Amino acid sequence: MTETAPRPTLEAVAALAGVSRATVSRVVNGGDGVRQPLAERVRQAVEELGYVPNQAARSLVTRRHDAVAVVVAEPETRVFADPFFALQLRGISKELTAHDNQLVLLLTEGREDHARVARYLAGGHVDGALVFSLHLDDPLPGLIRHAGVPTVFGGRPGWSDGQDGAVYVDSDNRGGARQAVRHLVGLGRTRIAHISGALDQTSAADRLDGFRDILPGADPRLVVESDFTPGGGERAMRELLDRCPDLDAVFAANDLTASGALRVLRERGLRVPDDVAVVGFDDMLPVAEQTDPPLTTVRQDIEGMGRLMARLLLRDLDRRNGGRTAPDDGDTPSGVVLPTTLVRRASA
Amino acid sequence: MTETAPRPTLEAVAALAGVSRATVSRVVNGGDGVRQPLAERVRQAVEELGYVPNQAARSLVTRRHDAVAVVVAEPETRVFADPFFALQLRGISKELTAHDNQLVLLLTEGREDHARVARYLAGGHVDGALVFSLHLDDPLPGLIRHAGVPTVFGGRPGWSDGQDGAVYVDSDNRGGARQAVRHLVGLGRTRIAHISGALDQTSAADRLDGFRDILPGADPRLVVESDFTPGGGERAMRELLDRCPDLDAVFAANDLTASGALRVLRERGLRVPDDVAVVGFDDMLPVAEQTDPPLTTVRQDIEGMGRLMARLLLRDLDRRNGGRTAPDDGDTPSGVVLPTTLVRRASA
DNA sequence: GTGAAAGCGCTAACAA
DNA sequence: TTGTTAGCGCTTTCAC
Repeated sequence: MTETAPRPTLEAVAALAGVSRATVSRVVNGGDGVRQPLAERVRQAVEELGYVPNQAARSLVTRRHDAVAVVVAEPETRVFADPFFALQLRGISKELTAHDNQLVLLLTEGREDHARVARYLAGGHVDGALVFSLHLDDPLPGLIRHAGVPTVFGGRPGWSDGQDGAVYVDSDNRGGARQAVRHLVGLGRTRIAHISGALDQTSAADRLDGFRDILPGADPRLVVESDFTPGGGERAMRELLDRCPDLDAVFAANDLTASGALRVLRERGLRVPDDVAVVGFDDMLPVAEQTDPPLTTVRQDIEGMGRLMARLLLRDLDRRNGGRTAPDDGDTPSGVVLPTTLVRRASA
Repeated sequence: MTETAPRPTLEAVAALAGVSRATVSRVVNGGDGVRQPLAERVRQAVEELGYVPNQAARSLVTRRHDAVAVVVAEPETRVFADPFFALQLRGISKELTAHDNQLVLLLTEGREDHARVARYLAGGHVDGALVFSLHLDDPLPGLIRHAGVPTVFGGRPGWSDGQDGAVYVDSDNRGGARQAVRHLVGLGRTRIAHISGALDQTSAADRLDGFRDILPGADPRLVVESDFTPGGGERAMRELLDRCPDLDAVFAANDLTASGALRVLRERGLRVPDDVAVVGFDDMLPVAEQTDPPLTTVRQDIEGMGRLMARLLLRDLDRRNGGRTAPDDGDTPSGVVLPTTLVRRASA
């Protein structure tokens, strides 16, 4: 198309307004300590020239970028099969936008990407990072901490080494599971099964723990590990029915799993909830509302988690940047856990 | 945590290697015209110091950022309810990563965000933009073109003004619709209905056009506009059945819509495909494979679209940047349309 | 092939 | 309150 028009500089604005560059700079950055009329003249010049500050030049001196990286470490396609991640991203985006920060998205598919991400983070392109690391053995969190970038994790990180003070935001997976199971118990169910998620993810492990909190003496055959997918839910449900034909309730690790379980129950001629009550987790609307029957499930505020992650990170960045608070006043929570609520529909 | 360690500069590397900054710069950027032994010495110094170039300083002089914005203009939550967008993002990310470009994600929720996005794009923070603008009346594409940033659109833009040479990547919505309807015709169906998507989106309009290509004389009562959602599909299906109880096939604008339609058909005691054959669009696996019966549908390569968008943009950027090709050799396609394929399952 | 020097556009002391 | 000045870390002519 047309030649890229050379963008006006501070210099140009200063010339037009008849002031020094410093003054223009002051006005552009909030305008403290510049007398009204002068400031007004500058603003008009800015307007007239369509001046937009050059971020690179600014970053060079301030060492700030007003940009945050969002790192999604997920080798599996699965993240993309459910809206979970997208919702979280949305929450993050809203919060960052509200504070004039940009969102740099770093998707990783495997080991080879880790080095790239680590390099990028260490390269000081962004002020901080929001990291989703869902697996226990993921080396990425370690690399990132090593890179020395302020970071907030999404979901409780499952490190074997000391989880010393890593900041994270998570849903109350354990508490939510307890709510679900307690509900089933309240319904009078006595043979309650659990289809867990992949246990190398803390969310799955925590939900299983919640299940056990309420039913410490549960028949071990009533628990089967699955993988958070509908297909996995089907397989698990079949196995459970083969092992314990007398079960009268199922708590599934998420809604997708529950939908698979429902299909198998119907296929076997079992009525839900009459014969078997089913509770899911997530309250993923497109799923939970569309199953037959609609799913009773545990709702978590996914978008809220994203927003909170961003908020915690920005707060931390502010503080480091000559914030008014003491350098480290200890009020940085190392983990924030958001509450869940049980949503009753027809399946239990 | 610890004080941010001051990162080594070119200067430091130069000193350690006993050469000038210029030489280090040359080595770091490909190393043309530097003698082997010297280059090796520099590389060792880089390694030893853990030197990473300061991107801000570099951008300041090169006016390149190696970053691309992805703008998602979608006021509705709907984008997030299906994996469509996530898959496309994934394709984009892969391609950008392969070319050492960063992905800056710009999500917009409404009018007020438009100005922000336009400002950001005009601010020269990124080298180009990939824009998803799904609605006919969306003002964003105009703003963006005005910002003068190289741009590739996702989906055929639906401007009323001249679509002069806007580069875009789209699926062959019209052709795919034809495949679907032709398939139903081939099945011997004679009363074929269409549940369209929201017609202010080009994809919906194009699919309807494809339907009409094959059935130019279709009973107008057999076409009803919907909104790409399962709930919308249910409502549309009910209306269709009320209007034309004798219909024997439905082509739904996407899989989500089809899933809603299937539910209504079952509820009305109609067998699929015996009484009514159903075809969807997208081949969104978590949906298409899990419906009862599994959905015959039109597959589009969503990730491929994303990848192609990124590739076209990067190619354009390269060319502008002293590329070896002539300034504008006219081989920039203004629209690239990817083929679709019919996937047969049980529903038709 | 290598080095010296001049900026890229901006902010932040410091003076005035 | 405003202006002057010195860089931020890098690339890139231009001499050597």
